Parts: sequence; C-alpha cells; structure tokens
Amino acid sequence: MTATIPPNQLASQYDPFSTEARWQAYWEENAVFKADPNHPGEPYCVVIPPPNVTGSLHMGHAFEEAIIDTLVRYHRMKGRNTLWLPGTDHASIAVSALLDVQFKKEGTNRFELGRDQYLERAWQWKEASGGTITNQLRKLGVSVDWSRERFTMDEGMSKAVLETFTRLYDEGLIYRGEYLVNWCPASQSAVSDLEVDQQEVKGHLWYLRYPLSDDSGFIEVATTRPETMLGDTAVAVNPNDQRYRHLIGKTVTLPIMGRQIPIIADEYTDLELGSGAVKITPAHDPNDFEVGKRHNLPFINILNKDGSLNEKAGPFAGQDRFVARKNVIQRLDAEGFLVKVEDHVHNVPYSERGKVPIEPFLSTQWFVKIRPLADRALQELDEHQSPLFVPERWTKVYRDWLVKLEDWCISRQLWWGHQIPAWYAISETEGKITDSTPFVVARSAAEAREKAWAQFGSDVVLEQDPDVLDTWFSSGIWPCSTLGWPEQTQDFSTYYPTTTLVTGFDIIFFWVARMTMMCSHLTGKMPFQTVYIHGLVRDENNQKMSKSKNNGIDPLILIQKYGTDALRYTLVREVVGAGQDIRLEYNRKTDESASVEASRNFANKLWNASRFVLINLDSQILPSPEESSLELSDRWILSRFNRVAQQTNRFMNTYGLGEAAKSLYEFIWGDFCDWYIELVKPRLNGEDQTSRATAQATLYHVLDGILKLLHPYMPHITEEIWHTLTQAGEDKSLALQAYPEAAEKWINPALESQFDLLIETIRTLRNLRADSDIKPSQKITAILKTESEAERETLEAGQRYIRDLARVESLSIQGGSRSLDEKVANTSTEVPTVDPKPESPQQQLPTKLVSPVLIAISALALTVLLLVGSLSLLDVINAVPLLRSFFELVGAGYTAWFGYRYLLFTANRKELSSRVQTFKERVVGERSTESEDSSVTRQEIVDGLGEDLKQTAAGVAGTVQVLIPLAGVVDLRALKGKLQKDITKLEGSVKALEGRLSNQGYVEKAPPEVVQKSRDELAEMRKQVEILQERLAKLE
RNA sequence: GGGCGGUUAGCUCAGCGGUAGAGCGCCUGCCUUACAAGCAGGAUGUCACUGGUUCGAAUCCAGUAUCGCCCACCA
Repeated sequence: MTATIPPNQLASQYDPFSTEARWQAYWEENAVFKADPNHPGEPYCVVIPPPNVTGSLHMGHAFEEAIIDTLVRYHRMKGRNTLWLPGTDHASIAVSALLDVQFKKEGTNRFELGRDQYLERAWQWKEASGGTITNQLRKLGVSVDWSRERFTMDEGMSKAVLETFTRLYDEGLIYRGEYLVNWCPASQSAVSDLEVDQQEVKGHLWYLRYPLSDDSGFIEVATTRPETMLGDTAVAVNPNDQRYRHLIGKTVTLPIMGRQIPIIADEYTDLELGSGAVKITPAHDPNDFEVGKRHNLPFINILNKDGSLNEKAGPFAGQDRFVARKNVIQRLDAEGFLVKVEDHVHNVPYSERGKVPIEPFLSTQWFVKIRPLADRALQELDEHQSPLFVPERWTKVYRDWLVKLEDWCISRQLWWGHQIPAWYAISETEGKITDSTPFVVARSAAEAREKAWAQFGSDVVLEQDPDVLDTWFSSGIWPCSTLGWPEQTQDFSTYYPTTTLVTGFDIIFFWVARMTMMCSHLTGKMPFQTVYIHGLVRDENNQKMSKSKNNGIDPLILIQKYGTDALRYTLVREVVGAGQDIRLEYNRKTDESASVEASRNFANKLWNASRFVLINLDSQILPSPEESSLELSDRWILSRFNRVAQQTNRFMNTYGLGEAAKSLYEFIWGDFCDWYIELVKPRLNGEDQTSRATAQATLYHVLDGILKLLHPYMPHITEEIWHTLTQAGEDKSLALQAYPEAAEKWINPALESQFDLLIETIRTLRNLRADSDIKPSQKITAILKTESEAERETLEAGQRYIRDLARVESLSIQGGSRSLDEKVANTSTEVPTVDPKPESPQQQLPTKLVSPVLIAISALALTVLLLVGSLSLLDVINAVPLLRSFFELVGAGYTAWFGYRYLLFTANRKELSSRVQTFKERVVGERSTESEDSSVTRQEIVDGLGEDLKQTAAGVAGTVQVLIPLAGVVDLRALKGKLQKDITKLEGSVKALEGRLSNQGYVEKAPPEVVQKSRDELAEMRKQVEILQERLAKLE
C-alpha cells in the first residue's frame, strides 16, 4: 500500500480519484476501524443516524457523515477507544409506499398478494437495493466499523424490539385503545402526529344554518369541512354567550340526516369567532372528540379506511370524501341550509408520506403512555443536564416538546416492519379480532400460546395482531440495541452510553427525544452524553433541498468532480460553531461548485508542498531538528505549528469543526507554503550543511504534523502523503497515529511578532519595487533604517531571513543595523553613528563638522563593508564577479549615497559628491564594456548617481524605513499620490487615537494595558506619518 | 398565535466589547526548477434601522424593519 513512486516523479496535480478509492479499500480490508472493547483509553462511541434502507445518498448525509467522521477520526487519534457503528433502518412507510407503486404497475396490490408473499417480495427488494446507501457511505470515506453494521429488522434488533414492547406493556406503558388518530387514506394506516405536515391551502368557509327542532328559528355554524356535518352529534355555544344562552338544552334537526342533536354549552367555543356557535363532529375532529367525551355525545364514524364515506353517511355512502363535500354543499344549498360561502385560507394536515390530507379517524390502535417516559427525560435534563445540547439553544426546543407531549400511536396498518407481538384469542370473539378481543403480549408465538392456554384453555385460537410498529419505535432503541441490548454484551458494557449523537434539528422530536425516553427507561442510563445539532445544507438559492422541489445537489457528482476530501472539507469548514444552516454554491448547468473547487485547490496545494518536501529530503527518515541549530524561521514555523495544533485541539473539543478547519487552512497555505517553504529554499541549495539539514528536518517534522492535524478533515490525501513521507508499511495507518498536542514551549508570541515585522518589511519592499517599475528580474539594493531598538534587533535577527527572501525576490538588501554602524564607526575614529532621533533629517542630523576627507573615507568604507557583507552572505552575488556586476555597483553607489545622506551626516555634500562622481565614472566605464538590456533604465540610474539624484521610493513597516532607488521612468505623480494617500489614511488613524487618548474617561477607566497599547500605536503612527511626509518632500 | 435564527466587502460567510476579517470574484504584474488547481501585489464596507448602556458597541440591552425556520386544534 505504501506509495513507492520516487518523489520527483509524483504528478504535479493531485489525483483524488484513484487515491481515495485505494485508501477506502485499504481501511476496510485491513479493518482499520474495527473497534476492540479491550482497547485502552476512554470509550468514544457514535452510532450512525441510520439512513433509510430505501435511500440514496443526499447532501444531508454527506454533511452529517463528514461531521461525524471528522469527530470520530479526531478522537480515535487522540487515543480514545473508538467505535462508530453503521447501519440502516427499515423505513416502514417509505418502503410500503415504494412497494405499493411497484405492485400497482404489476396490476396487483398487497391485499391480493397476501402478507407472506408481500414480505417475501419486500425482503427481495431490500437484499437487492438495500446496499446502495451503505456503498455510497463508503465513498465518503467514513471510518465506521463495518463488522458491526446493523439493520433495524435484523435478528438482534428485532429481539430488542420485542423485549422493549413486552417490557413496556407489562409495565402498563403500552396500551390498546380506540382513539382519534391521524389517518392517511393513501397508505391506509395511522400515522403519528409528527408524520403530519400542516399545509396552508386556499379553501372556503361554509356557513350553515341548522333549524331548531321546535321551529323557533335557526342557529348558524361555520365549517371548512362541510361533509363532516353528516357525523355531527351536537352544536356547541359558549356558556357565557348571551346570544345563545336561551338555546342551551334545546335541539336542532340536522339537515339531510334529520336527526335531532343537542345544543350544548362548552367553554371551548370562542365567542368572538364566526357566529359563536360551532358544530360538533366527535369522530372526525380532535377538538370535537374532546367535547364529545365531556358531554357523552355519540361518536359517529362516517369514513371508510380509503377515505370514502361509509353507510353512516346516508345518501353519500361510497363517495370519496371530496366528491361528497361538493354534493353535500349542493344539497344543503338546494334545501336552503347554506347561508354563505367565504374564501378562507387555513392549514390542512397532510400526511408526510402519503401526500394527501389526513383524516382524524376513530380507530383502535396501540399507544405508548408517554408521560412517565417524558417526565423521566425531563428529570434527566433538569437535574443532570442530560443530554447536553450543542448548540445549547436546542435544549429549550427539546424541553418544550417533552413538556407538552401526548401519547404516541405506535401501530401502523402496514406489513413491512416489526409485527406487534400481541396475540388475540379470536376464538373468544367468533374468530375475529374486534376491539374487545382478549389478547396476550409475548416475546414469541410459543410464549403467547403458553400464556393463552393458561388463560383461555388449550382450545383457544390465537391470531397475531396484523399491524406493525412505527419505525421510530425500533429507531428509538438504536443506541442500545445496536450494541447488543438486552444482552449484557461486552460492546454494550463498554460503549453504552454512547458519547455523542450528531443529527439535524428536524429530527430532535422524531428520534432524539424518543431515544432519550426509551433508552433511559430501559437501561437506566441516557443513551448519549452530548447531542450535536447541525444545520441544513441549503441549495445555491438558500432553499431547503427537497425531493418535491427537485433541487437536491448530488454529493456524488461533486465527489466525482473534486474528490471526497474536497467536498468533506468544504462542508466541514462551513460548520463553524453555531450550527447554522450552510449554503452550498452550485452551478446546475455545469455541476460546478466554486467553494468545493477551492477545497480541491487546497488539497492540490498540500500535495505540491509535500512534493517539494519530498524532493528536497535526502533520506526518508529524519530525526527531529537539532534545537541548537534552529534558525529564526525554523523557530517561527515551529511556534506557528504548535499554536495551530493548540487551536485545533481546542476547537475540536468544543465542536468548533469549522474554525479548526479554517485555522489549519491558513496555517498550511499562508504560513507553511507561502513563507516557510519560500525562505527555506536557499538553505536547501546552499553550502551550509547544518543549515540545510536543519531545514530538512524542520520541513519533515512540520509536514508530518500537518498531515496528522489535517487527517480528520481530509483523510485520504493525508494518508496518501503520509505513507510516502514516512515510508510507513502496510501495517500502519495515519488514521491510527497520535494526534499532535501543542508543545507550549515552542509557542513564542514575541518571535511571531518579530516575524510579522519582517513580513511587513518585505511586503513594503515588494510594493516599492512595483511602484518604481523595477522588473522582478532586476536586482536592486535597498536600505532599511530604524531608530527603535526592538526593531533593530528584529532586523538583525532576521538578516538571514531577509537575505534569503531577497534572493527569492531578486532583492539585495542591506541592513542598517547597529552592528554595521559600529563597523563603520570603527573604521574611522570620529565618525558619528546614526542619530537616534532625526525628527527632520535635514535639521536634526548631527551638525558637528567632520573632516570632508573622513566623511568620504567613511562613506567608502561603509560601501565596501556592505558590499563585502553582501558577498559573503548573498548567493546572488556569488554568481557574478564583484565589480562586473553592474547592478550591484549601482547598488553600492546608492548605498554610499544613502550612507552619506542619511546614515551618517549631511556635512559636506560637495566633497562627497566628487567621490560619488568617481564611482559614476567607473560605473559608466564598466557599462561601456558590457551590453545588457534595459540600458535606458541603467543610463538613468547612472545619471541619477549625480547631484539630480534625490529620488527614492520609500515606505514604512512599523517604523522601519524602507528605501529603494527609483528606477526607470517612474510616474512620480502616481508615486506621490500613493504616498499622500497613505499619509491621509494614517493621519485619520492618528486623529482617532488622539481623540481617544484625550478622553479622560478612556484614560481613567480603560484597562491600563489597553491605554498603553493605544499610546504605543499612536507613537508609531505619528512616526510613520513623519517619515512618509519627509519622503514625500524629497520627491518634490 | 407562540418560539428560534439570520441581516457585516459584488457573492458565500467568520468575528460577538477595544483601530473591520477570510474564501470566491474583481484589478495589476508574473509560466520564478512544489504548485497557473499557481505566485506577488491591490481595490472594496453608513457591520439592516432607531434608541439605550459604556470611556468605548458590528459586538451588550430595548424596539423597528426584513428574510427564514420550528411549534400550534381555532369552527
């Protein structure tokens, strides 16, 4: 498995496709993620939110699995005893609907087929296509333990379901009874409250008048479902309603049906609404059901299971509910009972799966008595903050729901699922299951027989309840049943309770709450410590992705285009802490996504950085860098590395996956690639073997750490590179290596800020060069000058770095550091050093007169020193003999001039200028013997060495002055404009700071360190303004 | 009707009391022997609005607007 391609033959573009497939196969074949209960470390267990076995992978899965896998891989590398358990659920209603469609095509239906044949076909279907979703999960690179894969209808889980049902029944927490349920006429089954969606529809409000039975007039009622009047058994008014008080107790004659129904008083009736009187249909409306119970009204069911009206509907029997609605209205209108019709927008409950309006329907069903279970969950929440929700705000949502929760209808009139383990003694009720047929609940048919014999004698005839359980009943025990419960297996004792449940907010009620209620009741322990709730992945228009809108974005298409790591990284980096919805950029015409492409580019960047490291290593295995030989840049990257390791760990421990992903990106690209690799290049090609070896070791060490840090986010590419880098054998996987911990001793903020100054200095130089029209290939000499002791030290410490970078940037840089000044001073006895505070150089530089000769000598000495310094230090210059290098001579000239003008003093310019003239002549002389391009530029520069030579481009970094000669035909006005703009901007900041510091309140009340910081900043900015103004003046 | 979340650069989003940030896009210059899926540099903001608290508010509080989500039995 280990990559054996020589590093210099690695492709310059990363190919995620073959790589990802290879490592996915490797992980699975080698059972890298197989959990071992005996593994040391604190257990870390996640059970997968089981996708529907019918399903195929959508973006929501990709998002969720990416989050889980990142967490799981992280904790595995942290040494936890890790298990991520995969599986699917049987999705009772979804599969039934799917099979119904299939059978309809074949011209049959489930009732014709019969239960056994139906189930046989269902299982065939499951075997054939149930693997789709799990194979797609594999393409995400999920680090699950496939050996522990479960299905909610497999043997063990079915056993757990039986155990749960019988136990809850024995405890009186499951009961059978006749209640109003949500009936889906499409699937012809009851559904739970949660499986009902309210949809706003434009309907009508029909006003009807019911004649009082004593012919003394009418009472007016309004309804949105007029056909239900056929089942009315009362009219209710509010007891405090003066208008109707006298009618209470009287009866009305129900139109069409002709039966007399009472006018009753009930607080439920709203005085303000409609006519103030409301028709009561106890068998077809949840409120009316309650009213009916309170007043002992008859319950008249007018509906069949398929949504048509039954014989209780009189003349409308057999008609579909919506056909009947029209006909009832027509009849009422014809007979003068319809008062008026208004347009009316209202919410209609729809069956989530069946996509048709549900009917409140009176039927006998199985229910879970929810209060004792919900109260227990509430107690866990209130007393033990269990489970802990992340983000915290979901706690309230969860809690509120538990508080108002009502009994849960768990029976479904379907066949695919767990058949309810209740056996009816049908011999007691003439061979039929009726509402009053006695039954026994048992774990098996044999046990049922035993129980029934004891109760009804051995001639009892038993029939199992035909209904199945709500899918969520089995999903509700997923965390315990998948781990072996009710058996006390080693897995169960080790990994239960699980650590974290990761899921979407839409599933808190469906699943999370049911797990907390059921599992805690059954095992005495909450099923997980933490619930991490993520947002939704929205489409490019910020729309929720849904089948009906057909706006889903197929993760597999993006994976094919950019690779799994790229998609995963994109999704995870968008997570950030808050659990917000994320929007995925996507172009439907081209199937492209800019944000996933950016992640793909990041993978490629890492690939190429690694290629660079590999190419530049001598041997594959390197020891850690020798501490004593570490250079500034080495220490800097090590400091940054350890800081980012610290951040990553911190973020991951608080579910800040997005922040962690972003900080890694910035470190890898912005620090490691952009700076460290660049400045290490000269060392790798240089003569200094110690420096070279140190750079190599540091590169190796940091890259190795980067791969480990990034592995949970981009598992495939990191595994690939890591094997090549370390030459680890097949027995090793990066996924099982220890995650880097931050070594605090390497984190050095002072050094990092030193480095920031250097970076800023370089940036200033680059800008100056660009502004001065100096081509990248041209070598120039620049002068850095500072009056701050700290900055001077930084520049000195960074000299090597600056030189290295200068080489890369084709800059040759001379440092105006004290050590050089001292050397200058040592060359002549009386030469003053730099004035530390040249407020305005012209006036404030030392005015003490020194012999012109000495001045000249000093200037020359300085020049030579700098040149010699350059020679010994700069490879650039090695390439060309000293005096043959035209540009360096120019540089030398400039240096001399600068040295004269700014670094030394301004005493006798004339004298020096003659010396400079000498330089000029020599340079010109040299030039005539060499012909190089861009001679115009050179000519100008050379000319510029004389008296009309004044102009330099200047910038500041901190208060370090950066000066370079102007070259070529430069647009002075643009240059000045730029300077002026910088000054204006700075002056604005100065003003703001001055304002703040002159505010007594601020100075007195703000923390001293904040005030001091402001003072320092103000001082620096003022200095910068001065410097820039000075430079501006020089350009005039 | 209750509850929750969002409103910051052209786009997607971080930041959540001390001088406004990233990625993408855009502009300028570069095929520099890790990477053009790249390098260097650059421009861009009444931080939705109005008040308040504070020495200081994008950040905290109150309200408004607006977009979105969840829950809810109103005939």
